[in-house]
Amino acid sequence: MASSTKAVGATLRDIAKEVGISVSAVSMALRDHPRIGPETKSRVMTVAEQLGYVPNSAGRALRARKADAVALIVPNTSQHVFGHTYFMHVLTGVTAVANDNDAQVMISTNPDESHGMAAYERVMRSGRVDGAIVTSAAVTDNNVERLVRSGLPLVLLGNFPYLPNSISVGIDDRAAAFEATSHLIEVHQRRALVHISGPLDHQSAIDRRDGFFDAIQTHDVTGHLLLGDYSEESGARAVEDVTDIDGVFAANDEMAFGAMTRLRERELTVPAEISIIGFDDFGLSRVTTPSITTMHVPAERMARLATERLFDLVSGVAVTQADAHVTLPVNLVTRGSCGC
Amino acid sequence: MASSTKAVGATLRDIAKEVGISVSAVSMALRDHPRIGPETKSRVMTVAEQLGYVPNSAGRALRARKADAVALIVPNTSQHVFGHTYFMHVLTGVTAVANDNDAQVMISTNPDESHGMAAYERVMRSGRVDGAIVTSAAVTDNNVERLVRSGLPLVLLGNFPYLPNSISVGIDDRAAAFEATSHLIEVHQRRALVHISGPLDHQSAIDRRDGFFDAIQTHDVTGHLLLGDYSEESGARAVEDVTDIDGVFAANDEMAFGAMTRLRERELTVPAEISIIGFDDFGLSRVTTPSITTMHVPAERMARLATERLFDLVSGVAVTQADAHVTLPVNLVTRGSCGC
DNA sequence: ACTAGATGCTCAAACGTTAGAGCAATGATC
DNA sequence: GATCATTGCTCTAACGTTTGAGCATCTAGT
Repeated sequence: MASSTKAVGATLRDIAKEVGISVSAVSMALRDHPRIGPETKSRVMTVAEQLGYVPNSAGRALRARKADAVALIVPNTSQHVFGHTYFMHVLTGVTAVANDNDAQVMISTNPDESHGMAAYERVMRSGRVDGAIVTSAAVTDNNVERLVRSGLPLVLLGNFPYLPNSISVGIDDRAAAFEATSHLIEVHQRRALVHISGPLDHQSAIDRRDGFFDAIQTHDVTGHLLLGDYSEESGARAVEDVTDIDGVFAANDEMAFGAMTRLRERELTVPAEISIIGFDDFGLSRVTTPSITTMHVPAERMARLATERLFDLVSGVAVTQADAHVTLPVNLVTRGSCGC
Repeated sequence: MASSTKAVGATLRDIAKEVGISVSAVSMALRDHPRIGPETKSRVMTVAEQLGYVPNSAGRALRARKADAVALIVPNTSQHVFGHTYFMHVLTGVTAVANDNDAQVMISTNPDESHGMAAYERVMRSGRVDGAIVTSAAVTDNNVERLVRSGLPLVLLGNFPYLPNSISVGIDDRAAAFEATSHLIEVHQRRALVHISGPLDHQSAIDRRDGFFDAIQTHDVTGHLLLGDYSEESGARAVEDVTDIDGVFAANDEMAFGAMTRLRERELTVPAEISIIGFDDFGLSRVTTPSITTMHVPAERMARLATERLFDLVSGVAVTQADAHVTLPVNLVTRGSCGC
């Protein structure tokens, strides 16, 4: 005998029967409608409590055309691209704000590569959620554009300059990269730099690379590009054969760590001979030896803001062009790997 | 002008009107019912495609009494207790299996301390999800017991010996701790050990402590208990004033790292003078210097298994007493911190 | 030609909730 | 004592989907 404890509990009708009034009266009583007598209200409350009544959200959603839930969409591509930790910070922020708004959070990862964003659009159109947060996807991913155009409440996490009509929350990657690189040059007198980039079909990787070269040009030092993919392994590989450098700026901490490890295997000392700076500060950079100087990205705060904006959107608050794109400040966290 | 693109799309009725048949016929056509003509079916498909029809899940859930979604419940207490990384592994496993079952995943964190498990029970009873995975909660948290007793489909992640009627997926923490401790004694000849425990209102912390003392007794060496709370800081604090030891077994990697860092600040060398072993292997232990020998916990696989069992439960597959509690094997990953 | 069965659809009802219209009482006002 | 507002509830319909029963129409078998 496997089953069927009628797990789903009491309904309004059960309460109505018990109290001896109509279903609508019960509904109104529970919502504290002024036209229901105090006597009745308290009886309804009592019985509801006894029966362990919990409103059925399908019924409610159907009637109200509102799900009281938001989706956190994670393009599968970025699941590889971003480390686990980034996502945790995002999740923490999203759930916190969702809780404040009495809403649930759905995690929407891609079932398989071929479906692309279609799966997400289905989730959104199904009425299961009222809106969604999309974490940075590849610039080549035109599904994001489709989602934006669909007009469903949507907030993007990251920068999408090619989607001006979207709502987004991000940081100024280019300026941040400029600052990090300048730190190597100005504070540590480094003159022969390399940048280990992320995958260049991601906006963050593009911007960080551009910021690096901005700094190279501004300070008139030498700088070269090494291609990475945000993975530790790619950071290590990038510096495999590199010679005559005294500074590395990696587009994230994983690659900085990979590079640092490999350089030390090659008997090059960090930070004595080579200064290294990473990006993100999602956890890794603090625990390595030496610890990694990095550009701190306030991921949780970005997520909170994005989610707050999403709830604004859902409740119909107008968003002006001016505040469609929010940029949060970042700050350089100096640690051992640069020589500070 | 803020709003109202009638974001929620076409319904069965729209298709019915367009094709010129009844709503039920459309529904049947879309579900490929044999009693609907091929001609009609293809017309329905075409129009559905054109209109971008997506079934409304509230309507469906209401009718089918099934949400096609599962919840991942994270007691807020354990959000502090477990590092971010553990949760990521779990989430990866859960979403993968949920995707395979065409189900969505809801993240349910606790809105505030006072509500306790009531919030989760609400989520489950609301019909929003068909079942839930609960990650290890404190043994003192009787809300878990309530949830188990409620009879709703539920799989616990971790060990709950005091809830024999539950379904759970875990590891043998005690045996694993015994093995880790024995490694310090047998392989590295350590004779004066300490155990930095997790918070002892968590079953995993209790079992790991017990396994430690099992090994101490079996091998007849000295062993002392230092209380921690699974945080890096607590690991550091634990070994602040400790003297005359040559081995540390920490109940997780964060504490092992904290302890290692503090011991080295105290000019004690790891692993030359003191061997350290941690627990979990969720990421941290691999990247420190020295890297930390640890007991690898297959969190993602546990999560997958738990979720698969949950879907069994939801679909009414009977679970016998014999396979109610699954225990997965763990393995010691030897790294630098023990001297290997 | 008449019945039996297959085929292709329509109809009604149900899932649980809620908002608005409606309808009896009661109490107040002139 | 008729009028009117207030109070406290009931009734109806609707959200979108699905399913079993029902009802024509056509085909095949006698």
